[in-house]
Amino acid sequence: MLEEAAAELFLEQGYAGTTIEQIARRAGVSRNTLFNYFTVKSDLLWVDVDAGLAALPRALAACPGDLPATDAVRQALHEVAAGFGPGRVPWALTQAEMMGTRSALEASALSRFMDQAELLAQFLAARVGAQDAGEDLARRSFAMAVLAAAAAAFGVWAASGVSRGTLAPYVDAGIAPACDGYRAALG
Amino acid sequence: MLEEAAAELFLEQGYAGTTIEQIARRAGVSRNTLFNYFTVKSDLLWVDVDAGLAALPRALAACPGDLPATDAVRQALHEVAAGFGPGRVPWALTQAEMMGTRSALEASALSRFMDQAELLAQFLAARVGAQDAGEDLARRSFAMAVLAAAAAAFGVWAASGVSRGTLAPYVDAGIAPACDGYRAALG
DNA sequence: GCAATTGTTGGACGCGGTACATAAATACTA
DNA sequence: TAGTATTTATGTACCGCGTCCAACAATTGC
Repeated sequence: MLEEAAAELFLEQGYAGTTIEQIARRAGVSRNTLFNYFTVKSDLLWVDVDAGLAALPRALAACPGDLPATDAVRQALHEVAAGFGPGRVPWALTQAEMMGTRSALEASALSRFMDQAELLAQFLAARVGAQDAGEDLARRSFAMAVLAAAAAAFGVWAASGVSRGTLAPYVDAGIAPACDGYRAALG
Repeated sequence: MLEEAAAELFLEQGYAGTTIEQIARRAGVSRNTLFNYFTVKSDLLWVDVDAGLAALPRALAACPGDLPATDAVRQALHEVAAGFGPGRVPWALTQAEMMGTRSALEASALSRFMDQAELLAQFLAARVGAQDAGEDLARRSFAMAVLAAAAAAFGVWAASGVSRGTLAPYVDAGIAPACDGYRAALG
């Protein structure tokens, strides 16, 4: 209910023009109760995305061990992207201009990005054993690069309007060159 | 003076524990005057980095036109990285744990990242003429991937302690695989 | 039935950020 | 030099987010 109330109000009044108290009132609860479920206002924008992102650890763990690390990541991200069907497009991203959520999204996105990057880096560290400094740089660079490419693909997909199909092909096309490029460095 | 006062207070009390009024008082000005020079508190953390990042447009424009677009970006980022010598390490990043600036940095970093990504994407669009949707995805993916890799290298470099040398080799090693990987897609 | 735990609410507070009006300082002009 | 215009600094008030704490309701478990 809180999420629905927030989506409605953000569409009516914009993100900055909507106060937390208004959302709580429309949802029929108290302001403090809202803070019990969403510690910050911007969390309301991320429920859908966060739910989809939660699939990453399992997707990584399910990857066959004989695959090169970069291709395992590629496959895992493909699986995560498959969770975002054409009927499940986060409204906070597609309606970003309508709601004026861009700055709020930018302010809250990087912490999520870094969480996923940390997951990837640990996954890579477990697969690519070498622990010297150069390997660490390669792992972190690849982790962040491939996630950034996936995020870019996400953005292009979200901006494609109603004609967009599934997310997975976008993400795969966006990250494939990165996986290819870093394969040698992480071999 | 404002920057110095902020750096001192952040080290003494942490970022969250320091109010804007305290910074202004130590600098000998009013709270409103501080807001005249730094529109948000986190801008105080970014003066050094922003100054270094300002070199990117010029570095891109100065790249020889016969270079592949990916290598032009690589060269431009190398030049930007060269602006961060071992004597010019942004205190907000190296002392991040000491000051507790991590969440604040994460909240304010992405807008800067997207600004640079937009610069890169426009640069690529000018060099790689094709305007179909696939090309757009490739350009945006590469722009964000290479910047993310550079940011990762920046982080590894900043975390290397006093033994770190210059930033440029870190960045170059971090982004080289990305440039190689996307070269064909942006040929 | 009661106790303990959990969820909900109200009230108060601090701080960041904005808006606006005013005063000081500087620059330009005669 | 005097006076005017234009920044720049300051004071005041305000709003909203986020936190803390204490009181209250509801649920679970015995």
